[in-house]
Amino acid sequence: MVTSNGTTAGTDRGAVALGDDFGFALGTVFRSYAKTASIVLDEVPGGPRGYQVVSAAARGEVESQTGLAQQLGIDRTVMTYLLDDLEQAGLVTRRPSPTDRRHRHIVATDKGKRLCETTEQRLRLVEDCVLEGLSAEERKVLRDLLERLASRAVGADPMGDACRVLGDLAEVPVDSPRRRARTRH
Amino acid sequence: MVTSNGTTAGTDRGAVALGDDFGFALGTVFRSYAKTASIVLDEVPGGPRGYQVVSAAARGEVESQTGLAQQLGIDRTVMTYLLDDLEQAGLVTRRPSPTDRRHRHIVATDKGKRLCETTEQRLRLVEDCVLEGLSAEERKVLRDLLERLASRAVGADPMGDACRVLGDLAEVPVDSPRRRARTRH
DNA sequence: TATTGTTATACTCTATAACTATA
DNA sequence: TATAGTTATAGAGTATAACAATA
Repeated sequence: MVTSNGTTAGTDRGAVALGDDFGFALGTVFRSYAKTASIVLDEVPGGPRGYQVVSAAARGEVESQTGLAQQLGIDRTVMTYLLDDLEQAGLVTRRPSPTDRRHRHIVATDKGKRLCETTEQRLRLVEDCVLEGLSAEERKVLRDLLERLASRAVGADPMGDACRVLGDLAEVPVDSPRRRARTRH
Repeated sequence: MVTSNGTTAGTDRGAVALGDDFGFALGTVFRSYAKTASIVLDEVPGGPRGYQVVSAAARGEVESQTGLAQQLGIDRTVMTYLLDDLEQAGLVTRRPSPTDRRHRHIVATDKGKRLCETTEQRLRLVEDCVLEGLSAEERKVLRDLLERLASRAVGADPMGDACRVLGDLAEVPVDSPRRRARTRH
């Protein structure tokens, strides 16, 4: 990639030299992975989340739509659209729970299970591509650290964290600027 | 957080047990950080990207809007809206380049520089919160690994990676399902 | 003609709330 | 009354293309 000033991005004084910005590094790596993975996941109805739903269904652990939505961190109304597409594609089926007819069990079809297997393999290739600059040992360490953080994040109450941070934040107040609403459109 | 089946998420067989899904862990950590950071960044016009623009301007490295947009990975049309808001908030100013009047230099005002400093401090608290489960040494390792990957991602050509992966992907083809367009709305 | 920045349009995604059916 | 799922609406965000100014 050659930038407007003719230098190669990445060697160009650190590419805007975002210093030790942890958030920027995390976001960049995430977008890098997401963009490459989209090559694989665009084939799945609903994209990344569609795959996660089918994957969970293939493990046979889905007792209700809302429960799955919470665990995947998406809205229950979005889950409805997602399942409509996945069901129409023949990847999962909705079955009313025999004990509580308000709930729907989500089960993966054979086609859905096959899709999961191949997608899993293909995602491993994507992962290898994104982690290419790291040694085998470093990849293992990174995976381990991320998974530990992720499991904490799932279990944590986001609002609890928010409040805790807000407490510390009182020590570092902003001047005044409020977020401006977008006026144009 | 208590799930529908009464167990605590995170200890619940791994919360849908997404196995060794690197992408899911990465996405979860990223969303966790983004959500907590929004407490700080909602105060900045344009949110996270607005902050990144002001931050780059405060370092005095911005020769043109398009160049900055490319380095931050956003669209040049979005940059226009972003700068409109930031300029109206008095955080940056646009100055025509003396050598090429098509370009606009972006420079941070004193107010913009102050905002950057305080925001930087507050983001460090957010980072501490998200990385709470890790030791000091582990945090250092994680930061290092992510920054190495990020610098590669910035320098890499996304389409080049895409093609390389697609080559490997030919060995693991999908059955048939194509992405379905959303029919309802 | 190519490029920087701006503007206008349409499209996608998301959040919110109202509705039904079951409990 | 409370909950699971669905549907409808409006809003925010994004991508695309067309445009004016400059090189």
